[in-house]
Amino acid sequence: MGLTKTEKFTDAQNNIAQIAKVLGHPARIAILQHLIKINSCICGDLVDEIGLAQPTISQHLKELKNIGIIQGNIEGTSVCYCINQEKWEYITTLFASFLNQNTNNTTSCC
Amino acid sequence: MGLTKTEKFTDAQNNIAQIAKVLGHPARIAILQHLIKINSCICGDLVDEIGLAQPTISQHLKELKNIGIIQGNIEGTSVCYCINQEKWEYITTLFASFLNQNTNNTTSCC
DNA sequence: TTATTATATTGCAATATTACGATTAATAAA
DNA sequence: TTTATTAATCGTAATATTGCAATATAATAA
Repeated sequence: MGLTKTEKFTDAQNNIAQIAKVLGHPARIAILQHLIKINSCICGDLVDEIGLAQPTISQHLKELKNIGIIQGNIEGTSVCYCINQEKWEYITTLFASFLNQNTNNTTSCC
Repeated sequence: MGLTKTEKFTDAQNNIAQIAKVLGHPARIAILQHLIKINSCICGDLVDEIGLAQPTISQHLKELKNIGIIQGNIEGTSVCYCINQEKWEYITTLFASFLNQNTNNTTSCC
């Protein structure tokens, strides 16, 4: 089918899965890391940096914008992208609380 | 194309993306949360718990096993699944270090 | 106005994912 | 041995994702 049955799961489960899915492509990880590395807005050079075609980068940026982890502001003919710090922190907390559910669990398999 | 160009990215980027991709489905999040919640091995009732067909659950379990976050041991006619604690901790660290690259970044967009 | 530049959108081909019915394999129980 | 029981695998349909060429859009420069 190819269609995820989201109605079977909680909002929290769908939410974390949706964000993880967007993080589930190396180009999008590379874009985020580049934005962090330069520690400022970037206007334009992502295509050269990542090495995929312009429409492909544009599509990845769109998905990152969809979950709000980056934001883009029009600056003349170009668009400046940067990390949305507030959303980044939210996602950090979301993943940390998911992954730390398991801290006091010492069970190994039967 | 549908084919990710992994050769354009670093091993670290591909690694985190691969794990995030597996976490990018609510059924797999639900499976992991159920395994954590019961805090022991589970032999069989995942199909009832999650509410998807048995072959579908089996396929999701396979993907979780692929990245090593869970392990399965044959126990008679059934299979007991549990969290692989060591791998879980590795993934927790991996995500934390990725997400914390951004801590001292106070930039907002232009 | 007419380029030029930068990015988004459209359309499409190739491949991947999701889901499930049918079947298979392996063990346990009768 | 025959009959459950449990889970994996196979096959397939529906849908999603990835990537890019071509085109469109929007702002600036000449």
